[in-house]
Amino acid sequence: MTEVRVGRSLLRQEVSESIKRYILENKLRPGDPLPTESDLCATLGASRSSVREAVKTLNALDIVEVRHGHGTYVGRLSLSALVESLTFRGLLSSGDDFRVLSDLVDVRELFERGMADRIISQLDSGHLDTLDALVDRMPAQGTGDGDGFVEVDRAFHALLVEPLGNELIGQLSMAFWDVYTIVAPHLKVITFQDEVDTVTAHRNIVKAVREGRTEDFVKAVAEHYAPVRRRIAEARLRIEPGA
Amino acid sequence: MTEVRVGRSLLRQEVSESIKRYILENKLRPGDPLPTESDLCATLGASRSSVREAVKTLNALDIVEVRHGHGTYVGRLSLSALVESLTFRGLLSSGDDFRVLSDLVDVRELFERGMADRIISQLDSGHLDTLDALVDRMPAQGTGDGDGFVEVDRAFHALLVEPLGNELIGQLSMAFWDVYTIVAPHLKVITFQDEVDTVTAHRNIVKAVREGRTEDFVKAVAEHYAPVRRRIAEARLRIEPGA
DNA sequence: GCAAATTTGTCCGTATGTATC
DNA sequence: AGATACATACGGACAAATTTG
Repeated sequence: MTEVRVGRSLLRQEVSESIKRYILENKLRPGDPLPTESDLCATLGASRSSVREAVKTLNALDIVEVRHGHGTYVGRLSLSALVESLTFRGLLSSGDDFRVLSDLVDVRELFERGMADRIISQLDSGHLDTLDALVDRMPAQGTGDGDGFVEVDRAFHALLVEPLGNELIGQLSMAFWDVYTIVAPHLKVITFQDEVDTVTAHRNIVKAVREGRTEDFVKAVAEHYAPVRRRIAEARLRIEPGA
Repeated sequence: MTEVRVGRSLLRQEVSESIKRYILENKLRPGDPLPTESDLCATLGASRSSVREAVKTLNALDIVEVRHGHGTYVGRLSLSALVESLTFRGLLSSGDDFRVLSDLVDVRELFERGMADRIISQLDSGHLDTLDALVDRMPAQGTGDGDGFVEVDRAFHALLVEPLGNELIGQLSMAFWDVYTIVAPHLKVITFQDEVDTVTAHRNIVKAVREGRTEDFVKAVAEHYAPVRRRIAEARLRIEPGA
């Protein structure tokens, strides 16, 4: 019998729980400093290895942030873990089946459909003008697949949900967008017509919001994802022409 | 100069990337075995500490799963990281502000609103009967706050989205449900009337689906979350009676 | 049921890289 | 530049869990 007793749990799990409890009980905020590794070892009675592994676990969840040679701090609590997790799942499935990517597009559309009413009621003309300006910048990026397009597209969708005043919705929306953007390039072959249709869809989205027509908004969103769905279907056929 | 050179990146990051690349290139699936720690050390030229920390990072994202004394395997790629991350954020905010919980309820309702049409068109009478049976079991769990309620509630919402045939939607839905269930108890004071209203709302949701009325579905979902919102507002007042 | 082999969990000591003052 | 504080990385040793003969 080494000491009290570990029950059945792993030490680094307990350390991880202790660190989280420490943050909660002291009501720390993102950026606030945490004890050093040595302090944690002494306080929690664990070796550096266990403490470090626990910290790395929390780091992956963005609950703590580690700065080399500086210290350990409370993390930003972003959704980076969701992005990394979903991205890997998407990449792993894109080899044989594009099911995950297809599901993800469904979720994005579902999400925006659900926001239709609130977006229409809460966006003012200032927001709409900014959205129009973003759309104007979309096709001008070059002959086609300039990576400036994706940045403008991201800004568009971010601004679309920003006025909802719900930080979580914005973060989830951007997380889904990020995952899609990382996984989708494996679809290859994005035609010029696709881009034109996409720009038109964005313009129709703004138009529908400006006119306060929920049905048009939903329709424009559906048209926004139509070329994406078509590319996924084509990629699926390329891989298993059977079914 | 020890060897080639690490450039500027962290070694465990590179190890982490290598493990992910290994899974992707070999098209491994959840449950498939990965090389042992010793093998990874030899193959990647890193110490056991670095390999272990990298594995722990991937473990937190459910990309790998580690079984003590058995081996390391490809993880289930679930959304457990999202649950843990969002849960912690919610717990951290419940001390002063219930903003995160409020946002989360918004997201859940938004999500179910967006699914309205598809749920109505794709649920058959068999699903509806099962949903009704679940609702019947809801109030019978005891005098009130029996934890059997939450299990039935979870099953209800799981079954509601299951027929959509989109695994990601189901997992996200359950992830949001899990986070809410863990964070919400901090609201305290759940009245008997709240439970009655909640059961009624569930019944109205099924009724709306059965009758194919989207508006009624959306209304029933809103009523489902009404008592929750009220409790959040009350908790907020308890903490800062000023604003 | 026991014992050996394999694999992960934990600990310690040491050296190095990085940031701050 | 030097000193200090901190995280990063290494290697070896032993403990604990699991499987297999």
